[in-house]
Amino acid sequence: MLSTERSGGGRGRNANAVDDSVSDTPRGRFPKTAHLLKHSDFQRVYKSGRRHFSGNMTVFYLRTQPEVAPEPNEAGAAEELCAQPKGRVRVGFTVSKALGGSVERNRMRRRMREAVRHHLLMLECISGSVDIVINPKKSSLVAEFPQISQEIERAFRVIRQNCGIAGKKIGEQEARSR
RNA sequence: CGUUGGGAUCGGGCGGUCGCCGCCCGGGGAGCUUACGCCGGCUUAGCCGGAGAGUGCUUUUCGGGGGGAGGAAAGUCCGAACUCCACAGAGCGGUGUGCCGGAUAACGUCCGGGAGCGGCGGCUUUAAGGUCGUCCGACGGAAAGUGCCACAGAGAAUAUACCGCCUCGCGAGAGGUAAGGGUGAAAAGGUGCGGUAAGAGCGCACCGGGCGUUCAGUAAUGAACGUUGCAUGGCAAACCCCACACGGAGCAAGACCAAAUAGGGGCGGAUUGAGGCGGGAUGCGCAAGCAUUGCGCCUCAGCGAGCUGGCUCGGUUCGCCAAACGUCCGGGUAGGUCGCUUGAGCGGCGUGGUAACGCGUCGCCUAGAGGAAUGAUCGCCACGGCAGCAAUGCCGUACAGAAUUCGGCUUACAGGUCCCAACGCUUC
RNA sequence: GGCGCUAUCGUCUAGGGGUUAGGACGUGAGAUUCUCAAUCUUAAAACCCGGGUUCGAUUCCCGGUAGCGCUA
Repeated sequence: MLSTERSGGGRGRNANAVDDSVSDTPRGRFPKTAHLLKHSDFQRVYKSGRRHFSGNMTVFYLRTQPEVAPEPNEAGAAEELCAQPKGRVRVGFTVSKALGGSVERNRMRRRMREAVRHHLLMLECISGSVDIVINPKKSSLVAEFPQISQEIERAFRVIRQNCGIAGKKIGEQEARSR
């Protein structure tokens, strides 16, 4: 676990440390195209995804291979279509009405989104695309922001580990077949 | 200055770092298309072909500018705008509103006025009551009708007589009463004096009511005068009556584009053209008529017996049906675009009106998302509480998040500011 | 987002202005039985909250709260 952390995220953490010394909050982008938007995507993640439990949230994630299923009929544009979803990570939030009024729900979702934005660079190296759904719990409203950020970081590390192991296994199998 | 009540208004501020969603400007990339322009060819008013975004559309990225939750955005309780559906008119039914006048696009909202069946406080009075101030309210109708008024109580609705009182009578009892007691939420005008066997509007005075006239007022209503001794309660947020209003659904309304899959329809497949006659459909037109489309019959000309299957089998002729396939059209799902923010808009000034509000003029543009942006974090200041002599430290800063848009109502709310009224204290 | 409905013992329900709020299942106690079950007797246990109308409200009216349903 420590070795994977050092090998995989060492550069990113160094960059974060540099950013911390210069400015307060780390850089990171979380535009609309990285959001999970459609109801069917949410249902697919809930139905066939894996789960990771944490103190203030539950994280569902599902690895998808979009270059296998629909795209290969267009041979000319296959390059860009493969290049585009290669590192595509989409994250969605589900905050149900049972967690409070709209002000509290908005605050939970915004803090979660901010924490996801800070750590989204960790998942850049994953081949293929991952859909993630985060369900906050009611305790995340009063929790401190560094704790939430830490939990998100741990969840992302697990996701990266699982998906990375899968990729490694595929690579080993290919090497053995060769 | 303080307390209480009412009203209006604001709803923490500044900065650092990193972000999110629209809009505008500029640069780059990708995709689509070819109207103008370019190139080439030809049978040259033009046609055909090619490359390609310089002008186009979509998308993405970078840089800059500017904007980005509320007084209640909430509850969805009323009223409208807007959209679709339905619709000859009227009635019944249903729902809602309810003093009077006005404002308004409309309202159950607002403004002004009236009355009190209300609460509180002051004054007056023996009391009933009157009067003043303030607050308040879903304040039409109870001799149009129906219904209900439990228990208690003698009696609870065109009333009754338990204990009483008085008269007659030895008594049993009979009669007259409704002052007093008692029950109740409510007992049939109130107080006082007279009167009486005892009593009673039985008579009188005052108060309260009913009716009528006059005056004031747009009206609700009020005042004055006259008259009437005055049994006839409460509940209509019970049914109901009267007056007035209301078609239904709601932006997930609705409009447009439209993948994949399945399915529907037309034509070709399944021979061509011209003319005439007959009648049909659609569109335009008041009509006459015109245009388009396709059907039947006849005539003439042309092609020439056709590579699928079926109509019991085989041959010939004629005809019908169906399939593969091709092409066109329509409905429509996922998805996308519009509706979507310039509006009964906001502010200033003037003016009419007691006011709500109206009119005129000048200025301004003020969120527009769509699994849903408007933020996260840090520091300083402000305010409040606690600890502390102090410095300072810690904690807290409400209610709450646009979803088509307005006008209201209701509900929630830390704290700050201003105004008005009453009362109390101090000073002049 | 819009529209509509409901709220009664622990659960399912009846009642519809009047003072003991009824029933069934469940719970507790007792009886019966050697014991349990079944049966019988008995007890406790509720009108979502706040205002208003009324003499009186679980019921009628208004406003909140909670739950449920329909709608692309």
